[in-house]
Amino acid sequence: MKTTDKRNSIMQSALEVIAERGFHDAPIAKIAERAGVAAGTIYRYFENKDMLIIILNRELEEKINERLRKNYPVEQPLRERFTYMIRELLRYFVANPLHFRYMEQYYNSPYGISRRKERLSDESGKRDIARDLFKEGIEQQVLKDLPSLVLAAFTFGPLLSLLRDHIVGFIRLDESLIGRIAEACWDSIKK
Amino acid sequence: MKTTDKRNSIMQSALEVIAERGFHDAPIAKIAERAGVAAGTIYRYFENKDMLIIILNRELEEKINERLRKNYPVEQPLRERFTYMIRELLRYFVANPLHFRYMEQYYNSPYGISRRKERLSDESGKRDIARDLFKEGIEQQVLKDLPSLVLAAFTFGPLLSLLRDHIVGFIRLDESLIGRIAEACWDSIKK
DNA sequence: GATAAATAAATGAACGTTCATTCCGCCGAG
DNA sequence: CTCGGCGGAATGAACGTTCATTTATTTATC
Repeated sequence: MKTTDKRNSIMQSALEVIAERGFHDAPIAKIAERAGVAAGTIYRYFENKDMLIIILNRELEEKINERLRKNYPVEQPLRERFTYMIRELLRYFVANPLHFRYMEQYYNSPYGISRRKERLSDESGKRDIARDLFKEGIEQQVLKDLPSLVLAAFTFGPLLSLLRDHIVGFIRLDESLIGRIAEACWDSIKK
Repeated sequence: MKTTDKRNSIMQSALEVIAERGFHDAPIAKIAERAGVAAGTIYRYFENKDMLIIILNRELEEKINERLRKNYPVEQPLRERFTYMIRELLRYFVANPLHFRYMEQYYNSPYGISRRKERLSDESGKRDIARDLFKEGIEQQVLKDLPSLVLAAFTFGPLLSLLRDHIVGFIRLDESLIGRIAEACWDSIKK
């Protein structure tokens, strides 16, 4: 097994154990066991448990960003780009429920609090699809005249609740429902 | 100090410590210290830490329900009752940020997962304001024809995000903004 | 055979909970 | 009125467990 495989195997195991059992009840020993590795080995690949957790989150965020940018309909009107983003996001997490549960935990933990602040004051050149959409929409007067943070809350807030409900089995996010949800999101922020 | 005072003092301390520092980093020792009692004393009032946490949550939920029912405009049209509920909820948590942070943590922890399921299959006579509103709205065809769980996600999902943003200081939920948010919520679920 | 990688036992810190001891307010006897 | 002692309440040191991390040792690779 190549060392990069072993590293991946550790990350995959951490993803599974933490997503399934929560940050509590995800001891290094358990992560090592599922990865088929001894506890000490993890420390050859990650500085410590915190770093493993943080890096894993970064990687998941990266995957999602890639997915959103792929086939992003740059040419379409705002409304289509917006609903496309929502539909893709929902599809991604429906296909990768563990990713959702991991990130949900991450952002509801001390790790996530700082990550959130970081993200808000992100003045790096890194484009953020959602941020651009809101800005454009406000300028064009097609969106409600609310702070973009508020628009973001109306866009993503419901999605979190819905994905949770889907993953525990209370609702089924099929293509039809996903479509209607995207429309409802748009309704809540359009002027 | 009467024993009921001591009990309250322990609960208040738990609320503060957990809301401010998270479930992690809220050891019994710290809760006891802030309550001005010894660690062992807590176990005279609560079976164990879990029970303290669960009972505290119940009490907070109770407070909120009271507040929502008080002055609830039963006679008004659906739309007014709906926006009233949202405004009151936001006002309550703006006035009691610790309550929000506590409950947020609670519902994002193993405690809350079961609580959520409990609530969903709650066939006790206990009326749930929101549930009734959605049911009525769907019957009257004034709300979108979506499962009430989805309507609930569109109603409460954004509020959670917004309250978080308010509490960390990213936005300021004043009366004007609260009003506009309630309207936007309505827009997202009305037909 | 030397170097790097992996192992699993050892370490020490943190935590919830217990329990032997202390504290304190009350009451009845003198 | 005073004093002794009784019982419930409170205490906090000690215990047992869990866990991340380190380390000494073994195993694999070139």
